[in-house]
Amino acid sequence: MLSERRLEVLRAIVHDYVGTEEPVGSKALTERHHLGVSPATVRNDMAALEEEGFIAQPHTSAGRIPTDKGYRLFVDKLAGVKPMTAPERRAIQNFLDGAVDLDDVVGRTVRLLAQLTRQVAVVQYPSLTRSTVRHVELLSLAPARLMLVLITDTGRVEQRMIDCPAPFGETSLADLRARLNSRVAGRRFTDVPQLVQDLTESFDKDDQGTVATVLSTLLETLVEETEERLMIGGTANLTRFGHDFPLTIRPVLEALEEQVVLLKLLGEATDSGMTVKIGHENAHEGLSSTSVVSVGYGSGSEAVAKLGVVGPTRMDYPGTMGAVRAVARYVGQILAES
Amino acid sequence: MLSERRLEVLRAIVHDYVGTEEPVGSKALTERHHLGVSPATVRNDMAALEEEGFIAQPHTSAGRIPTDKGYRLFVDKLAGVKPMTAPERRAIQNFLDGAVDLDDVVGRTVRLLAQLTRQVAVVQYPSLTRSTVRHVELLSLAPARLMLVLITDTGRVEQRMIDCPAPFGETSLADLRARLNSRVAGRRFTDVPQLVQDLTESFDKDDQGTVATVLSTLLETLVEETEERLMIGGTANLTRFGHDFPLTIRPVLEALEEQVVLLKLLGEATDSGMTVKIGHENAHEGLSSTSVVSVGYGSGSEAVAKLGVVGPTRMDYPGTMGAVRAVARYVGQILAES
DNA sequence: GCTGGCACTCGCCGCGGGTGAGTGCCAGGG
DNA sequence: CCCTGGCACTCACCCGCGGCGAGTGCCAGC
Repeated sequence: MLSERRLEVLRAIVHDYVGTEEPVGSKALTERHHLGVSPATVRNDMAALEEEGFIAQPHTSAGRIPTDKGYRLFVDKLAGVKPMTAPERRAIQNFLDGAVDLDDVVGRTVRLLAQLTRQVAVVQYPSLTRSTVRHVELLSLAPARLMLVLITDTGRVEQRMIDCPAPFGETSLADLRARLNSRVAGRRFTDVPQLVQDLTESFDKDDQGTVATVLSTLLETLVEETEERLMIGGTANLTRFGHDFPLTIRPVLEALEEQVVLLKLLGEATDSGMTVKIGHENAHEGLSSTSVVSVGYGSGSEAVAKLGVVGPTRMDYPGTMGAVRAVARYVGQILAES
Repeated sequence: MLSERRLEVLRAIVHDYVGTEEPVGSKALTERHHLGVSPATVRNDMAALEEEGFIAQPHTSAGRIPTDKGYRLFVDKLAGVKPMTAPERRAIQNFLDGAVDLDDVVGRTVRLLAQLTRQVAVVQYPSLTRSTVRHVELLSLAPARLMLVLITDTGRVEQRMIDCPAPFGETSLADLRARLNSRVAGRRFTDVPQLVQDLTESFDKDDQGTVATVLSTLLETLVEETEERLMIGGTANLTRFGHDFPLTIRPVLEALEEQVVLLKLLGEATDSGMTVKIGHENAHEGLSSTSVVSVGYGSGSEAVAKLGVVGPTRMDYPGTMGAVRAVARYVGQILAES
């Protein structure tokens, strides 16, 4: 096991490297942090830390930089979450409070998070999986053409066009609308299939085809929309990545455009609490030099979606984690209110 | 006026520079293009072109590169639009045909355009300004809470929550819904304010407050949604920008995140036909080393929105213009069908 | 187990010469 | 009058070199 001081040395190395972006040597360390020991001692500690794989030297006779494993230890054992200051918290709230609809909430959240962390922000739209149906509406656009509108408790609205196999009267429509809503309103998405199972049979033979089409479209929408959408922002911050960056930045931009990749990325985060994925811990290889800090957020006690930031492994973990947590909390509040 | 051959020299310079990304000299030019004259002659022509500001040398005793003015002349006089090949056209159509809804159409268009041009693609959602109302729906969510859903002929759906000043009965609701639709369905957005002007008065005193609220929300939505949304993609292509790129890429990424900037950018394009903005011709200074090729597209004969690509001034203009035009054409078709 | 001392490594920086692509100019020829 | 070949000149780029200094590992001593 590593001694207390060696952990302290690791912490100091991470701190300095994050700040300066340059390999940090033993002398500089003792000067900037009052460790109470000489450079030579620190050198021994560094040798030990390197032996264990927590730090590495880019080339012989250079300072050390933390490895992914080193950051992992730092995040798990050495770093706390730096809480936001009161003014910062107020600013967050003010910024989010003006939002007028869901798109706006998500948009503001992305911008805010990108600005606070100076990194790339990713915000998932509130998931439909755990959501409930607020209302289902059916509109007749033409004799044999309907529009299905699905409204969720998170304020999301989805619509689908439906071409009916046969004309469908206004009374039948009103009937279907009423029955559908009495069954599914307020219920969870996952329960809907069961709830509407036998609805078709109770209609006139003439209308059964249309009813079946409507129902299957509804179920389809539920499934389709469980594949989440998301919004990203702050990509300009990628330019602060490092010196070597054409090589670094390209795969990251590519990964960010693959919504599937990002969703998986966020999806891997544990449901509650914050998740930090460091470097190669990320499944996607384009992101092997980035870290992802993510957390769930939600309107109630349950998380309905996730948000997070993507930045270089060399990032200010405590600060980033603090910002992510604070933003998630306030977004949750906003959603709960609306 | 510039002689025919000098224009040919300029064309050759643009062609080679776009291909190689390196200043092009007189000898190389005569070798690659059979101009029928010697390097010395070309040098004289080059001197003249430089005199007029169409080309420049990065430093003495280096080859020439085109200036913005040079590209402008090239685009206006020397370059045609390179039409897509038949297989390419088929691929475009196939790629777009599978789209299920408006978001999907726009999403696919962005990806397609980015891939075809290997540059950053920007697609504006079909504008509501020129659109007509297909249907307005009112749903009662709670005794004093309504939801307004607006459906446009381009398949876009917008919703707004409305808190009523007083409870509003189902019959009144149905009444309002019917009267509203009979007045505005099929009409242009711009005509709506006039059409609903006197609607409030025809209702019971008790309901007038709510009706007024609904109407003002509707008008608000029309106005708000005239501010367009857009989608961008292919940002990873920015890495192919050039060598010096931390400096170049950063302001571009920033500009791309400012939707307002992009909208203005596309907005400046003339209504019909293709617009090419080169380098400093772009109002936004972050984009002073990029060119924007944009064109309107629409479901009918009228353009309802715009799309385009953003790339380095050193781009393949004929090819890019061809791709942009082709994609716009097909998107228009798709929208017209749905 | 910490410390100071010491020899060593090696990336970074600035210097200097050689190379070659490219230029401008000029005199001569169709 | 315009094009051409020739010629001297410029200057960015490449490469090798040596000095510098931060940083290291090791070791003997307290």
